[in-house]
Amino acid sequence: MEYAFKDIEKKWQQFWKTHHTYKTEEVEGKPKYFVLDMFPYPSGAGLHVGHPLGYIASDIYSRYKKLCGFNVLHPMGFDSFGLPAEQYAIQTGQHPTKTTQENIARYKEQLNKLGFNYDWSREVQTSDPSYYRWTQWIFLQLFNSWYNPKTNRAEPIDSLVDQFKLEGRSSHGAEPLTGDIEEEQESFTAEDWNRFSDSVKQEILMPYRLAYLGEAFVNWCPALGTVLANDEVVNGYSERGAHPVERKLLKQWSLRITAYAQRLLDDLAVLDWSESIKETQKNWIGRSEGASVFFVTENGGKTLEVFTTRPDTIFGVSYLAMAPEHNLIQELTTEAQKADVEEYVYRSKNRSERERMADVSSVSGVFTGAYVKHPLTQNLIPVWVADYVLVGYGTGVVMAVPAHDERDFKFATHFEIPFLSVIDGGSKNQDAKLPWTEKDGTLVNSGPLNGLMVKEGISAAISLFESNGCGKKRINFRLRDAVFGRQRYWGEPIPIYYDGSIPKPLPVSALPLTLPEIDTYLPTEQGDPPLGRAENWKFESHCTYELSTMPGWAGSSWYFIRYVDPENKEAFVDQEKINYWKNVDLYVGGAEHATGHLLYARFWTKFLYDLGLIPFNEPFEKMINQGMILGRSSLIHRVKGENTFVSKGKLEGLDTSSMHVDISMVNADVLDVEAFKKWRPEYADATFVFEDSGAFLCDYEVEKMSKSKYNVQTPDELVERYGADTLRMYEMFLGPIEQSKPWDTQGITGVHSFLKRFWKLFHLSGRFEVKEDDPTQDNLRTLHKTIRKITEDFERFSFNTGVSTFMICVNELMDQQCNNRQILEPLIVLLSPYAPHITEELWCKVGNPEGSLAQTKWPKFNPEFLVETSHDYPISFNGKMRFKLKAELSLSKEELLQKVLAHPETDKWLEGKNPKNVIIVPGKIVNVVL
RNA sequence: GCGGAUGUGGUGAAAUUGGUAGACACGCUAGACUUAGGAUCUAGUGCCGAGAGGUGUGCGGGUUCGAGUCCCUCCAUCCGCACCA
Repeated sequence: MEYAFKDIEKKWQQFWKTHHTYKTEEVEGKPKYFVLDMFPYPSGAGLHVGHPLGYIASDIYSRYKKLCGFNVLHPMGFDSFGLPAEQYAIQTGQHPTKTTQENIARYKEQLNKLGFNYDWSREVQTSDPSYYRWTQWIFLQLFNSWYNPKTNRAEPIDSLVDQFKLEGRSSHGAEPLTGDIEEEQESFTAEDWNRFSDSVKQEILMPYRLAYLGEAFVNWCPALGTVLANDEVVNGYSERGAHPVERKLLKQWSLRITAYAQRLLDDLAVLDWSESIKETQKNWIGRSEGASVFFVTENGGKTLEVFTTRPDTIFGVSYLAMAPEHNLIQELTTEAQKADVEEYVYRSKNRSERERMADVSSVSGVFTGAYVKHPLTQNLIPVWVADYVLVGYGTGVVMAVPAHDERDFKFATHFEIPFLSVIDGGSKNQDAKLPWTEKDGTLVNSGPLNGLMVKEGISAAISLFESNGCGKKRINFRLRDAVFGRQRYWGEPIPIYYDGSIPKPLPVSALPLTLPEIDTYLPTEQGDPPLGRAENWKFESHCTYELSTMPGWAGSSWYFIRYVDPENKEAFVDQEKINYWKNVDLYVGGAEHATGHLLYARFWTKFLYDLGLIPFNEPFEKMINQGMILGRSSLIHRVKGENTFVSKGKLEGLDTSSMHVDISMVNADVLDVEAFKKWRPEYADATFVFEDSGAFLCDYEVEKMSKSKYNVQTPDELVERYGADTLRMYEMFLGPIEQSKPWDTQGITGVHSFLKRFWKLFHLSGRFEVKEDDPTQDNLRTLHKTIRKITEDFERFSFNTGVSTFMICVNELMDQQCNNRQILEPLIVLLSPYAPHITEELWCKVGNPEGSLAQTKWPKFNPEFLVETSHDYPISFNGKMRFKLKAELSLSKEELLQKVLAHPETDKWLEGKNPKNVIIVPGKIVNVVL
């Protein structure tokens, strides 16, 4: 009887749907397990074989956890706001909702064909107003909160207002604004506060809010007509579309993720994530310890704050350098230098980011004519503008110590600025040329710091600054606040309206603020975002709304929470439900979101936790990053300048070039020449040089899947040909889940014939039959060996060895001609996470109620069946295995030794010598040392 | 430059605690069957060698009775960050 996978898979997919087999509900007292797949963006191209790799793994794992008695939450949904749908809308005039819905339908169809056990009743879509209402609600919570550095958590802004009412604000720097660049804040008393008008109060509060409107240098992408967050810019180009990006000073909505920098860094330690992602996040957060030093201008008018990690070198400062974008440059520059400075600033600002980065070696800068006083010696120090100083890091001003910094050294040498060495590197420094950049040596030429080692010098310098009031210890982060406004249409409207010029939050009762209909999805003539086109789109019919929308990562920062309670109309999530499901136990997805989504989701989680809205502080406990599946392209060789194609083996002596051909015309590297001739008209009368065998062989190359390389393999055609169970197992069989690997369909037949053999075990006589007799010891050993191994492989997420184990098991049972119910029934359960359709079918056939497989229990491993009484000892001489010797495990070491020495092969390998030593590891090996 | 990951047959890979390297599968070779299917079954297949045997996990060294696995040096590939003060 044939393994009719098509009928079987169709039947069970239909069954699961109509019987809601995978619907999940909270069950008091039953342990929960939350498995999450990364939120897909439903692109128009549909899925290729690389996408489902992670989905298959998480599906297999959640089915396993269910069988182990866990209440498993395994939802799916769509991150449906985003640029491609909007770009398509601009081109075609179609509303993005329409294309988005079509794409989602296609995705769901493809996913369902693979037999995933998603609870679709929990599906969420970020572009659905019933969802983004709560994204907007969270934005309002951010707007209405500040980060209290004393309690080290977010609090309602009211607690800050109360503080101002009682104490006013003292003026020591900008303590409350944690993380990002600190700005001098003016002091006021409690009385002042109470006298301030609403607009003044709002202006004071704005920079404290975790969602705030502030002026900052942002990444402006003219081609996309919007600002972008740092993680959306790669090497000066937009991540989506690869358009150039420039820095621009703009008023923008931002989220104060920097307030969480330290916690985001610290809590990485407890996460079960890959080292590389943790490392990437650490780099991105970029914590460095050092000091702020204040340099006052010659005339005492202005203070420049500098961040340094080497306060010990303070006596070696020979100039200050400011970023060309720094806003004090104009004020500092003297008349005489004005023209030069303006020219330089203009030039650097107009150099693209990319140019500036590519050109690291050349030195450029200009003197402002201004001097600042050294805070300790009062010596005058020149202030320069230099484009090696970045406006986005630290304060945008550097204290240059040429003797002990590579870049400062280059700069000072180039402009002939005199400098002083303040560290004696000791013997190591004897022949070493400057700069001496090691954090090692003794301080010299440094007044009170003389004689200290670098490490001591750092803390001594900080104490010195603090007692002189010219500096303080400071921890600096590379992480910047996240720009949150996008001048685009297809995103969540930001729930803010303007009362005159004061931005105010919408009342919760006004949510959701839905996207208005507009005539075309382009900016207005005045340069306003597309939402500016909406007619009569006003709050309470007279206040204008904010025209920016939220970025793509807004909805994906909390979607996992909504899965817990997707229909809730009263709250973003029900407290009881979130207390039951808590955070995600296993998150499966690509590693490409390390600095974007994964950081933002952690940030929002910590924020919601601070407000007491969720009971956990990290969203994703364990994460697995599936590797990329690479395409296997087929290439054929063509004689240069001729319409002649040459098979791989006949290339010698010919001048050829290679070209990609569509992989659908190639099977096992053999080209279907007739299909190729029909591919393009110009190939119809081409000549071909074949192998002697008569076949035409192609070359291959492993590279990313892409349309232009004709190497895209969709799951659909493989499901059609081999079935979903085969595809699921084959994708797992390819190798470890985290590894990137080439896609090669040749191997899929091995997995497919495994499933056929498995099916055949139940049809040994040609028709369905399972025996009720007692199984043999061999049968039982095979089964229990398999139970143990499969269970172990699950625990370490080793799905490829899992598939091998099933193959070995079926090979053995086939040899044993075993079709006993007591063996096959547990085997069905073991295989069911991997191949859910064939196992449902067989589960029924052996006499179980339809659909009860999902309710059954994971088979129990019984070690008794694996007890061995003898062992086939490998006998090694000097570590090399020479022969095997079967021996009873009950033998003592001494008896075993005698047995080895008595063995005829032993003499040959002893070569007449006496063994120096014999290592005997009972149950493992014997090693004779000569 | 800094950090991370990975290097094992013709190919994808396995070896979980230092104990028989290459399981399992593809491919290939030979054979069987046949209603010729992209089917099924049997045997073989790391490399060198006729064989005995030698040799073999990126290179070189070390620890050990024993190293793919532990330590050191170097090399290659991929990924992240990068004028970060």
